Amino acid sequence: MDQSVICPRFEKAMGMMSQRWTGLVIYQLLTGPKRFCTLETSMGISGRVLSERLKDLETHGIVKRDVYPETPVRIEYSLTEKGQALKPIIKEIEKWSQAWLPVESD
Amino acid sequence: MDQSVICPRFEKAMGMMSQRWTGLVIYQLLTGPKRFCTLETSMGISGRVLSERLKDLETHGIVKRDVYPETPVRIEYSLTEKGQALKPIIKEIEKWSQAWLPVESD
DNA sequence: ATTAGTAAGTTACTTTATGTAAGTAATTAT
DNA sequence: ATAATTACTTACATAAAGTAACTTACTAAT
Repeated sequence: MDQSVICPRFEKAMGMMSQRWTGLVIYQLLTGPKRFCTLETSMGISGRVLSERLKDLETHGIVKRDVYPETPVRIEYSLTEKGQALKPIIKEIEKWSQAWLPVESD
Repeated sequence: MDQSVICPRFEKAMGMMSQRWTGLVIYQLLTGPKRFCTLETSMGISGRVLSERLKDLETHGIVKRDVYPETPVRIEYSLTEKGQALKPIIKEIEKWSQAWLPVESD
C-alpha cells in the first residue's frame, strides 16, 4: 500500500530530519564537537534516546565519534562533511522561526 | 530540569518540523491545494494521524481548510503565507538529499 | 582495601505516539 | 431501500520515547 510518488531520496532525508531530536542534535554539533553528557543536559533529551540517535547518525555518516582515553574517558561527537552540509537546512528553520513565530510563545 | 539554552522560537519550529509527517504534508501542499483522501493515499499516512496533523497545522496558521459544499463535499487544504514561507526549508532538504544520498537506497 | 566520584552508556519498565481497521454522517445515484 | 463517496472518528494494537536505576572503567580520597 506504499503509494510513494515522492522522490525516495527526499523521503529518506525527510524521514531522518523528522525524527524527534535529530535536528536539535545537529544544531548543537554545528557549534563544534560535543560530549554525551553535554548534549544530554543542554537539550533535555533522555540518555536512552540520545544514545540511539547518535548511533543512527553515525551509521548514516553524519556524525563522527572520537574516543580520547583520558581519565575519565572523553568521547566527542562531531559532524562529518555530510553532517556539516545540513547547516543550510538548520539555518532556514532558524530564519523561518524568527520571521513567523512570536517572541513570547507560551 | 529544562536546560533550554536554545532559542525558544527555533526550538518550537524544530519541534513542529520534527514531528512525523509534518514535512511531507507541507511538501505535498507546496504544489497546490490538496484534499484529505489525496494526501492520505499519496503519502501513505494513516487517516488518524493525517487528521491530527492537519488540525495542528491549521491551529498554527500554516494550513488553511476550505469547504466546498458540493456533492460529495470537497474539502481542500492549502498553505497560508506562513506555510508557504517554509518552502526554503523543504528546498534545502531536497538539495541535501540529492547531493548526499545514494540513488539506490535500500 | 574500601568507599566515593565521573563519563558513557545500558536495562527494565511506564507513558505517549502512531498504525490498523471498522464505524459514522451527510449527500446523491440506482 | 441499498450502495457509493468523502471526510473524518473511535477502539484497540504496536512502536517510540521518557524515567530511573544499574553497569563498566578508571581514579582519588579515607
